[in-house]
Amino acid sequence: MAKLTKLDDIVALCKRRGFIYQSSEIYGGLASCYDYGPLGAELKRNVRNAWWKTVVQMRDDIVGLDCSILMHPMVWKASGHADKFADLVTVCKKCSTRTRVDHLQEKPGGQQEHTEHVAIDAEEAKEHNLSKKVCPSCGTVGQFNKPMAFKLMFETQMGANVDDTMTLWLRPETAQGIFANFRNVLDSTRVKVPFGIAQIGKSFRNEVTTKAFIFRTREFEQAEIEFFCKPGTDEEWYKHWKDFRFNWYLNLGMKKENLRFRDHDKDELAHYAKACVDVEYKFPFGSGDWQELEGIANRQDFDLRQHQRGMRTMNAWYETRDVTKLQLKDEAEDWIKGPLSYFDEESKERFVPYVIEPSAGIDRSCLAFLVDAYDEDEINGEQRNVLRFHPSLAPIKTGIFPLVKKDGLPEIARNIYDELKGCFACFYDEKGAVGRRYRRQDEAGTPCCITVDGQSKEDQTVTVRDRDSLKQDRVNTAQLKNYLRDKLGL
RNA sequence: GCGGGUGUAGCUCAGUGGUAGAGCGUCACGUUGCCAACGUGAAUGUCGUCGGUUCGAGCCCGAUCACCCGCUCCA
Repeated sequence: MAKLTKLDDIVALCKRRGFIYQSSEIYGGLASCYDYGPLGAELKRNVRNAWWKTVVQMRDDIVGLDCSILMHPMVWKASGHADKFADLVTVCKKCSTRTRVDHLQEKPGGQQEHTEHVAIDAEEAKEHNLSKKVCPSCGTVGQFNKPMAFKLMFETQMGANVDDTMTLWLRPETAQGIFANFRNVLDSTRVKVPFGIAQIGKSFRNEVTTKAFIFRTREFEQAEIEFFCKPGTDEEWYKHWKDFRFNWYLNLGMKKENLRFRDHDKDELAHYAKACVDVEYKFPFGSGDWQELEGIANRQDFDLRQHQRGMRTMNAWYETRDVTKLQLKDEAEDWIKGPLSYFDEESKERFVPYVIEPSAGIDRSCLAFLVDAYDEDEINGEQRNVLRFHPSLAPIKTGIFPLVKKDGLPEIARNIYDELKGCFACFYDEKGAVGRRYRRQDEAGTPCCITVDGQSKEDQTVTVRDRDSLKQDRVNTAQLKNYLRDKLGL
């Protein structure tokens, strides 16, 4: 089976076939940034489309959304990112290794200090006793500089004049755009709880460490759903989404033995999460192999209630226009009737919905699909590289070839190509031996290839060769479109 | 960020101070009637980048950038 055992093999394959290149390569590259080449762009779009089709188009309880990346700073104040989305790090005086404070331990596997995503200003000011902590790199005890906050959001400026420029952040997650539009969607679409809002888009996090190819990058693409439901039904929906999302990967051909769930421990959960599970894929690289593709969390009513607090804080915002200088107002006593609450006509109850959040990484999924599809086999003693993509993910759906470049075969093949390219991503090729053309398409993951031969001139049939079985069917050209639709399930 | 490793043609890599190489791939022409065939020919290099040593640097030295492995982390 697949012999991609090292990340290097995957990187080489991606580059060789035009799936993924390093960003700005002609200038020596830019750390943690990657570009999708011709085949990669198709694959990525197919992954996006497959997700959208499954969670939006095929469901009647989810609607789509496409928010701007730049949002009002108060969004990040209310969500907690502005104050808490940072890691407290310290530097060892001996070996200058940088370590997160909450990862430092005292001698015998001792207690850890939990400082992840805490109020950074307060934490930074606070006295941290690191005198007994051990540097994980050199083993020196208690020799650390004062902890510093490492902020994970990218800053940028908006506005033409220095006077009225405003500091904004590039969104670190797409989810907040959904919460911020919860009211809009309710008021404009006739949706009723339970329902969800789905979005695909870029997010940005200035990670301390990147590495591992496109697995962790500072710019990445998320596919997120916020599914709003009535408190008390949340556990049921959590389970629903867990299964639903796991099956999505399986239905797109991912091998079951390479997928698993990993439940978060209680102490691993964010304070607002009631439960969280990761869908993990067994990548052939890195430590521990299993790496997260998607997280599914029960966030309860935390986010909507936070934004209700944010909306109450706007007077303070107008005074300073600086979220670092203001405090979020306390919750109203009747927060349950607040602007982001929902009135259920059936039960005549008003409540702030609970939220189940399935949050997937598009880039990670692309990589997993790519790795999972890769295979090497043997045909008549010759080795073959093949990507066994599910037809809906395959960058090219069919290759169209004249068997030889003469006797009018190219003209017939061209006509077929022109006929089909409006329906499927096709690739026309008339150069060299047909066997070579088949193999090239195998390596791109094309599920089938159409070949025009001498018989085609007599009876208007062509052969359709299957990528995996190598078997050929003879199909009348008039039936070709339907045949392919059927075969590819498109 | 730390430790270790790597960087030469599109890819895989050889090249240990004296003219920049191979295999595969790509392209052209011929041949070829179903699975990487064959023949002939061709194109392709800031030797990651910048600086230093030297008569001379892909090779030695320094810095820097990027990637990989480990520590770590997460969508």
